[in-house]
Amino acid sequence: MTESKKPYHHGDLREKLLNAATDLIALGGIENLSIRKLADKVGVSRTAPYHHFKDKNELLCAIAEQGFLKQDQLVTSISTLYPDLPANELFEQYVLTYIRFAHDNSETYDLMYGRDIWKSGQPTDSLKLISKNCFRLWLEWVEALQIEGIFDASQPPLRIAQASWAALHGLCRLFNDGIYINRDDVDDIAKTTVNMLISSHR
Amino acid sequence: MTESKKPYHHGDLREKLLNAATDLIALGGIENLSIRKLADKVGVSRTAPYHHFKDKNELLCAIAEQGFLKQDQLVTSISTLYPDLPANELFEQYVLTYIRFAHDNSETYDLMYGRDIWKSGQPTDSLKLISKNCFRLWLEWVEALQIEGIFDASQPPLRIAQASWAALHGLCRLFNDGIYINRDDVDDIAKTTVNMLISSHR
DNA sequence: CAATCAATCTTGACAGTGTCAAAATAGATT
DNA sequence: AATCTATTTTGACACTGTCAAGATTGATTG
Repeated sequence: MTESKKPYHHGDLREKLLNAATDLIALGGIENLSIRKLADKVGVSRTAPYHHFKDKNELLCAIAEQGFLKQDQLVTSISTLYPDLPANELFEQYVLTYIRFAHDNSETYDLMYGRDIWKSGQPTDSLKLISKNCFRLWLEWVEALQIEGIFDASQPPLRIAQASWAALHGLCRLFNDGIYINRDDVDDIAKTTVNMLISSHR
Repeated sequence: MTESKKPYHHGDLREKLLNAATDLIALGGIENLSIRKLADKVGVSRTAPYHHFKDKNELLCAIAEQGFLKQDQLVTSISTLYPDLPANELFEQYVLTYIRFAHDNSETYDLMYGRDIWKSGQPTDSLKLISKNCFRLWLEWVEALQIEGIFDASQPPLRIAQASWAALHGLCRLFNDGIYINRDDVDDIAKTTVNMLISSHR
């Protein structure tokens, strides 16, 4: 009654499932998400979700998609948030923001870039598209930073984008999984990473 | 009859389980490893493994331990394999070798540094020890490379070790999971990473 | 307004999972 | 030879993803 489209029985079950699923993994990790628990939480029968997601895999992909949207949003907001910052500091802000996002949404992040979808499962066409766009965004950043002299301009942007993002990603993974990295040290390590990645040394 | 110690009934079940488990994940991924399938493959009942590993978690930790041993072995062999190489090229060899190891044993690698053990499960004390030693080895490498001028000597070795290893690790993860990185481009990206990480530019 | 259709949801079922308890077996120790 | 203890098995339980068949109900058409 309040909103536009109203599916048949339940209301907007698909969205409710998505939200509940995101809550579930945020609380107990990806391995805590089962279709049955999810259905229980929303108040439908165990197989009801199968009319909105073909698979558990498709559900996970949908959650990941939301994550990408959130990340895109956050990342593009940075340059408008700090308009007067010099490029190298802006880049540092970018890195710190990215890491915080990965940590605050660690389970979604694992879904976005983890093996559950990309190796064990199968990424949806829609997910492939959105993640590719997300990378393209990063690539554009890199190109801009090459012009600013932050990154080595003699190497192809794609390579720099891949290598630098891999570095960033590796840091997030280690941090999220609690390997070799202490919580309090993250910002420090991130800054070290930034210093290593940029070509000019002060 | 052939070897030293012979456990009671089966022979050396523990080792056979470990080997079979490693085979299973190498073939079908970690998610393809079930205690029951494993028991079947070795020819014992479903619960027999529980007298050699308290948990599935402990089994996974044991596999990961073997992986660390293998990695240690491989990594320490590099400096003896190329004794006359200049430090920067030695470092590049290190990186390429590491990535190849991670790829050739991708499932074990995921176990060694993945969330299954470190986040979802609980690393064994023994695994924590061996992985810490493995990192210490890397730290020593970094210190040596700082002296050689490959890494920025003004920053603490620990930070450099964490940041550089995170970069390397991130690359391996993306490569293994097939995200953003094409198989044929890996060596190229690896070299770009090396160039970005080392402080002297050519 | 009535009848048909199709989307949605439920119930029942099956094979697979980790793991616990209790019983059976057999090497080691006294 | 008898006891002990490490190993293995059988049976069971709760949980998982997902398929097939039936029930419900909003939308669509005559």
